[in-house]
Amino acid sequence: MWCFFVSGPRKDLMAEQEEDRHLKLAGDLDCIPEPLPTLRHSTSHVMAQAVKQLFPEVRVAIGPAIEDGFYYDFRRATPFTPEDLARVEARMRELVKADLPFVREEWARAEAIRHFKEQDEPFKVEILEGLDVPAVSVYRQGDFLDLCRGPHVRSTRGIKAFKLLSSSGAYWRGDERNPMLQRIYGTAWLTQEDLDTYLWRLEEAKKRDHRKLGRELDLFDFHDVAPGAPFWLPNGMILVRELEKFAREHLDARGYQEISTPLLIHKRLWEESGHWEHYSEHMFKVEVEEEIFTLKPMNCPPSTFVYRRALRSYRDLPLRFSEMGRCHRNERSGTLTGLVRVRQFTQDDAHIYCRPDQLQAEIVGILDLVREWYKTFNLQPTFKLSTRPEKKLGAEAQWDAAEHALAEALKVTGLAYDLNPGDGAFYGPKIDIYVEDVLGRSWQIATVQVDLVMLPERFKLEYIDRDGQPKRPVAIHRAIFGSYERFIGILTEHFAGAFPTWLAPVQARVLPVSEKHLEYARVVFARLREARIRAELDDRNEKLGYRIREAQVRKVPYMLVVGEREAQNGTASVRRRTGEDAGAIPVERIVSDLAAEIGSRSATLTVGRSA
RNA sequence: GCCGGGGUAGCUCAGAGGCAGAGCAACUGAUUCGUAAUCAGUAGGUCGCGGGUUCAACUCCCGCCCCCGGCUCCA
Repeated sequence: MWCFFVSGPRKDLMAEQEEDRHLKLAGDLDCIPEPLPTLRHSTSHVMAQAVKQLFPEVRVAIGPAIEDGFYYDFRRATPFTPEDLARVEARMRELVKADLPFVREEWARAEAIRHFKEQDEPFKVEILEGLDVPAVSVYRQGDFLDLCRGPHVRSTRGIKAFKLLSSSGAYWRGDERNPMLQRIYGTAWLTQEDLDTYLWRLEEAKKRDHRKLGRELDLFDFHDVAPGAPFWLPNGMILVRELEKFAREHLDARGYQEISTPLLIHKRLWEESGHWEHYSEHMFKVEVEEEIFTLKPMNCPPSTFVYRRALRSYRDLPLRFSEMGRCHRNERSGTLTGLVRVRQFTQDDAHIYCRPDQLQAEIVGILDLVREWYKTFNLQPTFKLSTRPEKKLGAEAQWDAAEHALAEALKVTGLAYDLNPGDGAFYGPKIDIYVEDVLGRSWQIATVQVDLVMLPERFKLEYIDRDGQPKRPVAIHRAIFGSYERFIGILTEHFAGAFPTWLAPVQARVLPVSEKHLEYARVVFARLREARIRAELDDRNEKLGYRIREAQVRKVPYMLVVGEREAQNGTASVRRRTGEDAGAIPVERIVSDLAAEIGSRSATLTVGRSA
């Protein structure tokens, strides 16, 4: 997987693993033998029981516990409607009340196959036929029996706090060539409080949806003439620009050199890199005078031209080329989602070319950046080291050195990390960085990939070493925001649109109490403008309360109310968007406090708090 | 791409084979207001796009586009 910096949220991982376990029945159990997964697993059985009772024509597939809940897949001619779900849930509550014990039985495999054939449950038969074991276990509660390795709660009575959430199509065994089944998702918790908290979180996530906030705050727009590509509105463009400025300041200070490579690239380059063979279906192609060009889907091959332009000495290394690289990937239409899954995006990309002995120090430098940057946004990063996969290129010794460099870099930086053996790219090991947002959702944004072979070998990159001999440099691909689009989507949800002042499209809004105070309001407004503070003057003919509400809804960090008293004293009454009234403060102090808060990129509102 | 649900005013949404609707926003006027919505009036539409059925289509049928929830994909 080359240069693939943008990938989906981690929430799906667990579902996949659960599904795998069910299908392969490779472990000893069907869910983690802890109270919550067990409870959810049992709840899915009860759901299947209820569905079978209400809709006997339905055939059952599988039903694992997943993060935050469970699902069960059914074959049914028509999808489940919300009314169906309500009936199923009501029946489940009856089954819970009935206090049916979960009973485990051991059956011979052949016996199980015969039973499920009799029951006309083809999916169960298919699972059983794929098993290479003499005996299997089944679980029974009341009139429902399912192939399952458990564990389960003692009785349906153990299920208390649950709710069915949605239904949708899902392929049998997750393969799109297989028939589409109907999946019902639900959630289950140990206590009603936990369930309520979870449901609140879902509601909160809806309110924070960046697509909704993007519209409400005039950040960006989408149009059907450009699916998967945002139109940045003035407010949203401020976010882009502030992030770019932030990145450039840090990169300049760390010896990165910014470059920019063409968007439109002849297919020849991708043939050379190998992408044409494996990736061309994702590339947008453009015919120019009978030649095929592509919109670049990644920046790495183009960036090698910058390296190759000159004969490099060991003394030149490391070379750190950063690029705000605009990429296009032809993602399947059904996968596009707001800013977090797009066809056009801008990576905060960089390719570092270094000597093998410099690798560790470079990784340390990148990890420092990651830590520093995410701290600014109050995002908690976690690190995952992925090591050599089975199918790989490059010598063992190179891999040893690279994996060692990554692990040591993590240790030197004092970072805890998880190991993900075998999950590296075929051309080198990598560190993926996940962030958890304020709602506890996990996203993979940053990635640091060591490239031992891809760019260096394919493009025959060289430097002249101390001994006068040409050597291959090591390349590092890295992105920290991942892409500006996705990062802004995540930030929007993380902050619920209430961006720190340095990012806020409008940092302060001046509100004259009435027309009589407009003249002074203009003075205050001009002063803020002069100090390069993004200010607005709300001189509309509306009551103060109306304009306060409006500013509040727009999440403007500071409202500066000016009336008779303020005009006389050269002050403004500061109201924070948190609702706090900071009282009347001299305008000059507001300006200097604001400048300090913006300059330090503080995540908290500090104006009026200084001594 | 697949399954399902949608697309009606800038936004949120109602309507439904026979004159296109509401609230908010916008605009105009009145009001001159002290910390989350002042009052009145005016204007606003290719009912996603294209075809078909019909005396008549926003409404029914067919095709397409886009969005939403999932699935799949994310060498």
